[in-house]
Amino acid sequence: MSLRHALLGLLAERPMSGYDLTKVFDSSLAYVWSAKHSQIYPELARLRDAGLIRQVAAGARGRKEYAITDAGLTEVRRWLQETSPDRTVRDESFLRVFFLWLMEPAKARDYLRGEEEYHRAKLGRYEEIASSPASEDPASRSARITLEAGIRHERTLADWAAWALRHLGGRGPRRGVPD
Amino acid sequence: MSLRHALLGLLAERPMSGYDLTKVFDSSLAYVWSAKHSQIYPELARLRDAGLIRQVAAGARGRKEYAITDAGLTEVRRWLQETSPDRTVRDESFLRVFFLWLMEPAKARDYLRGEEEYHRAKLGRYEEIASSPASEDPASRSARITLEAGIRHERTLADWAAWALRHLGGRGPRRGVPD
DNA sequence: GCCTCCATGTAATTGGTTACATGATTCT
DNA sequence: AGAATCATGTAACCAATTACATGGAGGC
Repeated sequence: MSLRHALLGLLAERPMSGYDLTKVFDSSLAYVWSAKHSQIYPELARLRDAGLIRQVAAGARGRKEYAITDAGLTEVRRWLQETSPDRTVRDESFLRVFFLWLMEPAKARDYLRGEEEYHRAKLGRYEEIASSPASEDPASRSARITLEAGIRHERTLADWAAWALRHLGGRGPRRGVPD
Repeated sequence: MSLRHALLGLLAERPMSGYDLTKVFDSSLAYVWSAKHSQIYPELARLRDAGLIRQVAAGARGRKEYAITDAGLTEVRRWLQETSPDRTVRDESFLRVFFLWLMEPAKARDYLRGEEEYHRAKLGRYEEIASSPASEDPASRSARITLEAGIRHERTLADWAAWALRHLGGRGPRRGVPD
């Protein structure tokens, strides 16, 4: 149940509303975790009932701001330090690579070209974020380390897709071209 | 609903039982997709009812072997060629990196050391598989391309974890050490 | 007045995990 | 005889998506 801890971790940085949290999952955290507002609101209510967060402000249009409590901080730290990450993988883009041989050769090449383009574009966006001025608070430093993983990941996969295209060859495998 | 297409793709290679498929998800496909037998058996029944696979043999202990039908092959090809991969990411190990600042510094370093070790070990296992003799049929070639992504991915993340440790510093950030 | 964004929630359904349940075959 | 592995299935529960539902505030 990582959504719970994702919410606690985000609220450890600063108080936010469900709406704010939804935007975080849609933007900066999208590379790492995803959640919709319909999952976030009920989970916030449960965290509040469990005493791990509490409402600290009310705004226009029924806006409710939540802050983490001491119990919540203890709980997110316990999770971080005493449990191991769930490594379950479900990556549809790789599943498709596994089945590349089922595609018409031209479609397979299209797919890999699309993958390279996708990862190259994402790499560009991440590099842009990395090159823009950032604060030096601990949370921002952690975010920068996570972003670095993203940058290296996208670069690796873009390069891999280019390699796979060469490996597949234009019309049948080519030889004498270095990896 | 990618499990459905994962099963069709695997059965496109050769007829298998639910038990066989469960083992594939536990071994060679584990890097790419995961599923338990309790999800696989009902899904096979649905695919059979939909005419996308059919039972081609019965063995000891109620074993049932399924093969893909023409309709099934058409469906998996349609999925591969006419739909785009779902890019939703949910990676708990990166979520924890995002919250690294919440950990005691020593625990944070432990975590990154663990990550490096984990990815280095996985890299070793993948490289071993890659260096062992493989067949040259189309499905094996696709599997090799997928494995190459895995190798590069693990190497990248192991190197990243090492970088992150240096970036964090032993006791406070060190300077003058190149990235 | 209308559009966009802000803001919260619930309901129905699907996808996935854990636990329950059973039994045959093979190896030692 | 006992253990490990083969083999299939269902039920209860949890996690996540899609769709439904409502309405206020601010800009133009």
